[in-house]
Amino acid sequence: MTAVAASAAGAGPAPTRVDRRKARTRRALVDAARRILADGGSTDVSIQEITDTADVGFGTFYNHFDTKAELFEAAVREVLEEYGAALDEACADLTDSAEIYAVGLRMTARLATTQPAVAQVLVQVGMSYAWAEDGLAARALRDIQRGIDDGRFAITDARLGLLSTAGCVLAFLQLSLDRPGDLSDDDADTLAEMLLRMLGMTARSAAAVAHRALPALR
Amino acid sequence: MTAVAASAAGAGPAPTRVDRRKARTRRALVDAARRILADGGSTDVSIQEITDTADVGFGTFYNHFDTKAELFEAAVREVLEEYGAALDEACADLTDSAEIYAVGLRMTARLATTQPAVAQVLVQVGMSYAWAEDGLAARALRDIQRGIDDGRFAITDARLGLLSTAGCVLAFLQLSLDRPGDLSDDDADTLAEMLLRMLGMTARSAAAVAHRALPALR
DNA sequence: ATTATCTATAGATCTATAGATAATGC
DNA sequence: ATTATCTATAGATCTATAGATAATGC
Repeated sequence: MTAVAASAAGAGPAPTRVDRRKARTRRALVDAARRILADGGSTDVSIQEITDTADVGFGTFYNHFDTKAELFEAAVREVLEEYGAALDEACADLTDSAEIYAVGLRMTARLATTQPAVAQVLVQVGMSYAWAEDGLAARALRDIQRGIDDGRFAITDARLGLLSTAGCVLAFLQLSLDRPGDLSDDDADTLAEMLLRMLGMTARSAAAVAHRALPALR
Repeated sequence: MTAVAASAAGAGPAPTRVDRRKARTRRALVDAARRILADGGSTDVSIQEITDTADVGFGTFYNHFDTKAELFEAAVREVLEEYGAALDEACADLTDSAEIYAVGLRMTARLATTQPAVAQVLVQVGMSYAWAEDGLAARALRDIQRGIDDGRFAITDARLGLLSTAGCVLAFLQLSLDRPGDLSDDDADTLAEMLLRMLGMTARSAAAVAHRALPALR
């Protein structure tokens, strides 16, 4: 850990015990924020409640963050980056662009049951991160564009494909969280099939691609 | 107006001048809420700010509503009911179930430019109203179910069709509001075409239905 | 000696209500 | 006389900071 922190900071001095203590406190705060997000998803809690959850003194908050929004942004970024990396890993062996798109979609639609904490975060941030240059949206846009280039998808405007994909997944997740049991894994696959048709695949191809075996998600 | 209020209340006594004054004050509060929603969409303003906008005394608020949420709910309900009625009117002469669905979609996707205040409200409430028994969602569900019954749509689960429709429209509206000029009327029609394919229409039929002339919106 | 953490609190909201004022009913 | 509206304020937050305490460096 010492080496990691040092290399991350460039060629700075070796992290001291104080540095490590500070890092632990920051971690406690970010983890508290993640737990709060995972619970109700509400970002509308007092700083007092955050520091209580993190089990640190109230004033300590201001040693690490200026505002609540700053803390929650860091927590959201962590969660999404972790999930994005897991997804990339799961899709590493796939070559069919349509399948890569479909697998990402089907796994994300399953998050309400497989990783509710991640699902809560996605629903909480909604479309606001959909147009950032990094993150899940960039991944989806890349997959859609590749599908177009490969001739698997017939649409001409990848933006509309991304917009629709994001909207459908978020709607699916929100309903899954609000009404547990209403939507099944099969429904997630059916949604993927529908979206593949929307992107211009034939009904036959869409049905075939959307029901292949899913790789494991770390 | 006297007759309307009296009949709405059933067979109560005729509304007096006091009643009318009270109604005017309530109207000022609801209109202020609508204006606030239309502006930034933020529901996070103080009651003081609301009463200032309505130009009524602060305490007056509590004569009409117990909480801020109650006022905003009333305002949202009004806006959505007005738009739903206008949509029904515009579609009154249509008979093709696929076209009725497409027209509702295309008009709603255009709201960011035609009626930004309504668009703001839709984006603000998001999917939370999507499963209420009344409102726009019920309308869309009805249109989708009719399309299935008529053999125009090939999907079997209307719920998934509704969910996807709502998600795509909200995503389209949110991006339209966030980045004015990025999405055009043609993009709205293309989205409709994509969704018709998603619901199981052939590419040819979808393209035909999604680009017919739009009726006027009151 | 230095720096992070913790405790206590001042100052800035914001909500809800009590009491005064104004408008209408009779 | 009655009822809605308005003004003023008590009480409950919540944020940001100052000063005290604890941990680590040297």
